[in-house]
Amino acid sequence: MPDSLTGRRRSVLHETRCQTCSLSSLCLPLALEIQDMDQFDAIIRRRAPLKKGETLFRQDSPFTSVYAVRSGSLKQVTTEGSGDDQLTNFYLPSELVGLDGIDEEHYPGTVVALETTTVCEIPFDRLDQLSESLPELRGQLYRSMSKELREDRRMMRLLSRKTADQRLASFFAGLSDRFRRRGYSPYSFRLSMSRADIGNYLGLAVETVSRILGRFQSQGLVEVSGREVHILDLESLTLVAEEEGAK
Amino acid sequence: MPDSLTGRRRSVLHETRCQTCSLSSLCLPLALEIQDMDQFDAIIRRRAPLKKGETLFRQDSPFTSVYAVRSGSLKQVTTEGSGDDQLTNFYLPSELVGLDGIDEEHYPGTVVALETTTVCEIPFDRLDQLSESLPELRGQLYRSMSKELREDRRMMRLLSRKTADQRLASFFAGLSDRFRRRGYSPYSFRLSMSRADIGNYLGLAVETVSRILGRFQSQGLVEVSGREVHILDLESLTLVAEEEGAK
DNA sequence: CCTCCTCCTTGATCATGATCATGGCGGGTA
DNA sequence: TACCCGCCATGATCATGATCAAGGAGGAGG
Repeated sequence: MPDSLTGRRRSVLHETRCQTCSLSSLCLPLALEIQDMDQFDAIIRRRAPLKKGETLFRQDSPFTSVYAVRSGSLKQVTTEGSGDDQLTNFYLPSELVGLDGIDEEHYPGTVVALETTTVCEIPFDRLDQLSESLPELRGQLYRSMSKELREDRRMMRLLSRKTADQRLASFFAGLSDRFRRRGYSPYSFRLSMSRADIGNYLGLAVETVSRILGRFQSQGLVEVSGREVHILDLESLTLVAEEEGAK
Repeated sequence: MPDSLTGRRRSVLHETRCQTCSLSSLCLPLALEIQDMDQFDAIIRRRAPLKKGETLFRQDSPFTSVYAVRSGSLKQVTTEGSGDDQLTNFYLPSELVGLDGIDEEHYPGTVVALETTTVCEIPFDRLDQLSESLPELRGQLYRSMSKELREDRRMMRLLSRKTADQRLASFFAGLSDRFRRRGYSPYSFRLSMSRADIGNYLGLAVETVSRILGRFQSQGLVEVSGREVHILDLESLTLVAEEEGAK
């Protein structure tokens, strides 16, 4: 009976509100008062969950909304010329997707779910309007974009100055930290992305990712089995990530 | 007579307004009506010109303002750990400096003038307030940040997938385009940055920059003498910049 | 004018990580 | 169970660009 299923799912979707959302302390409405949050809540559109591999939006499709990740994870891929993809970002719960499409008619990349993923759609014209009357919301939006800018700069530094070892160590330390902030274990988690995705993101060949992960394991830094990751020595890992040209 | 000099300079500074600024079609107040531009103009603080090598602000100093470049050029440098700098951006007239400091107490990098440079200081709290009543201004601010995000992603792609040749070709083609948009010749210009700056920005050693520039010259793509650049074959240069793994 | 210093160029060697090639593992399906 | 296919691991070779080394050119200041 697909109808009842649909019915049930819809009601589930409708009952989710920013007020009851466990992410509200990280997400866009972060700084809003209860009554303001209602206004914000009203412009949000919940979407049916995306299954693994499904597309949230495609590169070059018209920009209309930004999205906040509720659960799951996504990757953003930009294709230029023919066949040469660049994975520019992974998105975890509470993060905003699509901010880089604001100034153009179109999204600059395709965003794909790495696992079952739910997002809140926020039509950008409504968001902009609302940001006029809600200074806190506006500030939060400026901050989100600014933060993404800073993270991009960190990524540039990683890509232009770090060795393969440092890149992978940074990547795992970074993931660990992001999980921690979201209330998950910073030491045990499951990767939602493939080795190929990681390599593409970090500017490394798959083989290199594999090899270095193997080495990290034999050095007792992590324990990796497929996509299950246990971080055994976060401190040393962080050290590897930061080490100055130090051989 | 320092007084008269100061007096004269100040009056020069005061007479520059957004309305009479040749950059107004590119700069932040782009979309504003005359009367709105007056409001915007009122919050701007003109600054005495920076001389080559002078610092606009330092990394970790408190974030207060963003800056619009009026003339000249600057570089942003981020230092992490000890001694390992990363040049994250060059700024040309009409571009906004400091947007990546909004969400933190401090600027994430030091910004230094590459030549004599004038900027307009825009206190961010005033800008935010004004963006409440001027939707056009707000939109322009969102767009500026979004654009910078997109450019960062392009840069990541460059750093993670392009060869040294492609990076330099991209860099020169990009500069050419930025000069064109600002009404300067896209074929003849003077670099305000050193080879070392270029290398640092592109993730290449100085020696590599030198060598490849030499090769481009012998291939008839450009003519370079010190910091004077003539682009002889922009089309081929663009081709080199884009070529797909094409050997 | 000479000197010093910074910036740039060019050559020789080396190392990191890409590429090519192969094989294994694991999970889904008939 | 057997097969298939995507994903991952590992070995061997190679190429790109870093690093080391040396020298030149131009500009500022004595």
